[in-house]
Amino acid sequence: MTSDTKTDKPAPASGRNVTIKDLAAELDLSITTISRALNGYSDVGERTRQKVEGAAKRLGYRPNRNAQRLVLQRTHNIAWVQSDNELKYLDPHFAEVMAGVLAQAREVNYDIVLTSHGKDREIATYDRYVRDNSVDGFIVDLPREDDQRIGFLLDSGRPFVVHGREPRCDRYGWVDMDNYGNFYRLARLLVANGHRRIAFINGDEAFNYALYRHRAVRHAVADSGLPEDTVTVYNSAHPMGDAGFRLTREALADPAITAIIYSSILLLVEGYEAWAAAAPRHGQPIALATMDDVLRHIDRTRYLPRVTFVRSSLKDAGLALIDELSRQCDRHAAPQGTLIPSYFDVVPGLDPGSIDEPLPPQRRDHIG
Amino acid sequence: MTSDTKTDKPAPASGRNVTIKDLAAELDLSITTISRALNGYSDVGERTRQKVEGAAKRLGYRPNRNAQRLVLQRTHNIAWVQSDNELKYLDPHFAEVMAGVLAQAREVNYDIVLTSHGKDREIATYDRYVRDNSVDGFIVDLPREDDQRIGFLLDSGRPFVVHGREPRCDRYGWVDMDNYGNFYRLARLLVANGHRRIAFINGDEAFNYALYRHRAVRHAVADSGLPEDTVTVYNSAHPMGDAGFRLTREALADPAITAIIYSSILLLVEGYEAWAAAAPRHGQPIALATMDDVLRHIDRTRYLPRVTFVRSSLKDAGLALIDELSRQCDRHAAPQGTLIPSYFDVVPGLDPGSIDEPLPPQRRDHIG
DNA sequence: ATAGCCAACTAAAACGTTTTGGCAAATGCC
DNA sequence: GGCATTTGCCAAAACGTTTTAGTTGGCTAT
Repeated sequence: MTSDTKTDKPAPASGRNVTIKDLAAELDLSITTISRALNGYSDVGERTRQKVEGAAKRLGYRPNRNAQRLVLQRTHNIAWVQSDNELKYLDPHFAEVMAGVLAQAREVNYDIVLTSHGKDREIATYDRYVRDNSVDGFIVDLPREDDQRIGFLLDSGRPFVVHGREPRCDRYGWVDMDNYGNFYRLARLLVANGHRRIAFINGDEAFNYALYRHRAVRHAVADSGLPEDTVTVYNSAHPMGDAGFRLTREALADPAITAIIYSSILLLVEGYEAWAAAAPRHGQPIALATMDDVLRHIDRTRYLPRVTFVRSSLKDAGLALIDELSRQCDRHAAPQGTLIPSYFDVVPGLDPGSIDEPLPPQRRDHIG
Repeated sequence: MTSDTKTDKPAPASGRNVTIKDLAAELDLSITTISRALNGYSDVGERTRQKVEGAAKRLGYRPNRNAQRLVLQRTHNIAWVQSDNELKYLDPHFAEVMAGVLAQAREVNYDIVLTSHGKDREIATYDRYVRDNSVDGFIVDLPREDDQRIGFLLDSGRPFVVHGREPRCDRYGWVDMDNYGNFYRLARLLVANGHRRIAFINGDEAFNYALYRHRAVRHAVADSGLPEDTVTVYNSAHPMGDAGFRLTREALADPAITAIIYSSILLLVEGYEAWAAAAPRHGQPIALATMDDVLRHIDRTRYLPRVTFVRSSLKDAGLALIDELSRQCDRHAAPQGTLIPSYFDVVPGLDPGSIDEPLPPQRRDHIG
């Protein structure tokens, strides 16, 4: 018995944390053995392993993460760099992705380092993380065409995952919904059901998700042999506020409009009242269709019988983002793209037609 | 000249990052000198310092943060642990605090580690961070009476800051608005202006901010010698959804009600329509008063002439949270409480009375 | 007996910094 | 010129792990 006093208190929170060296002293073993015992190596005796594990639990030992990070060259941290647009934090779409990211990060034992960068410091912020070894990988969201961040990260060779896509998407891991396919199908659906003047209330087309949705809708009318002005596109830079209401009113000011496609259920919710107040066209009420990101505070069933939905969970996208990063970092797998599935709920009055069929061949491998 | 080839490319992003040892080799100096040169010690020659800084910039040197963390016992990380209530992420109040926290963290060179914990793993989550040395301090928000987290962190001896207060608040750093004072004043204001039936649409009283607001309103009526039922309290667990509208309707169902106090401008916004449709009582329109947290997506001016506001910025609270942590961690200052200032905008029709004066003596040092 | 093998352990190096306690040369002072 | 001080640099230890390359001692097979 080398230990003079026995205390069974679970680590009395004194100044210093207990280290592997303390365990070694306590048990009269080398630190090598302690380390190997705790890391499940086969060359430590069963009795010894038990003792080590017992002591570790009893003294409340936790490996010093910074020492581990230094020697293993792995931090188990993931950086999520935000532009300093503070409106973004109150966008429910962002919150939903965050819920997924945080939940899954916890599951696979990663910590999320959330950062905002100042004006013109975007690449500098990534560069710092790459060079000071403080994270294993990156989450990039809301990509644009020819996105600087992606170019930089590709060059850096570090693991990263993009929520969305752009032209280089075969060279990195991504998670995305089928923006193009979903909106192509929605537009064709309306056209196939006789709508000849359609309003599309889209998001901010500076971002690819909205850009690709726009293209999809245009292509759908073109492929149906209809003129370009079959669809009028409106943009809302931010889904909060009154954009949904305002743009719906604006769209309805065109007396020929018979259908509206919304890029987000938030826009639909805001526009719904303006819609309810609107006069039917050609004796029919105006048809509504929207993307539904499965935001947990919106009760979709309220709109179910009146609105055609295409649904794809943003929280699932958040989960998948972390899974992809974990694949790259933990399992050293090659980057891989993941498409989050989408489901259509076509309103009873409409003929669903070819909604669940593949896109026409010429539109098959379009990004978005 | 020991270096064989000269390359001026800014760190070609090869596999390995450049270390202090590389600089030492490049300049034929010891790593001690490199370190001291970069850290501004006075015992390195001016010419040498220039050369070191030049080489560091040229080769794109960034100190390995994990090595620094190990030796300095400081991580420059702050943990912000979230309960796994995912509704929280889309609460604009949370987003606003987050904007402040992230902005100021960037300013004082800290990274925010955002975590969510699983069921019943709350203290375990804090415990892990305390014991594995991965953060310097903690942000705790939405405290309750006798909050477990605060007890644990007090015992741990680690720096932390609480957004809000509870009874032990003289023993830790906190940032808070004057919940009690603000709502005491609002209630007295209404009472002083003749209102005898008041509805108070409060937040979730499981949390202290709402609990203290409730107490303040009760005390205000009691101090005015009015009966308890002068005020009826309604609670909304979450400010999103339709609680504001629903509870306003419920409150207005009482024909004697002449004033409504809202705990958040979000509730007011939702209730505003119900209010606008309501019949005046005693010939007067129903008086409205609300807390305004300066949420960046709400246009307060729209309600300005009709509603009495007490305004206090949640983003400023976020900034102050980080400042307090920085004081404790960087400057080793004793924990300190910070009260974010509040401002009243009393509606023209109301006599402001004693709104800007101190609370009555018996209410002076009430927490909250 | 001895070579070979296996089980169970360990010393030392490594990860990339900071810091302590020097040391040699140059300078100042009388 | 001789001593003290200052200037400018450095070797080595430390932070707490993991991993490499062993070393023991006991057992087996011959």
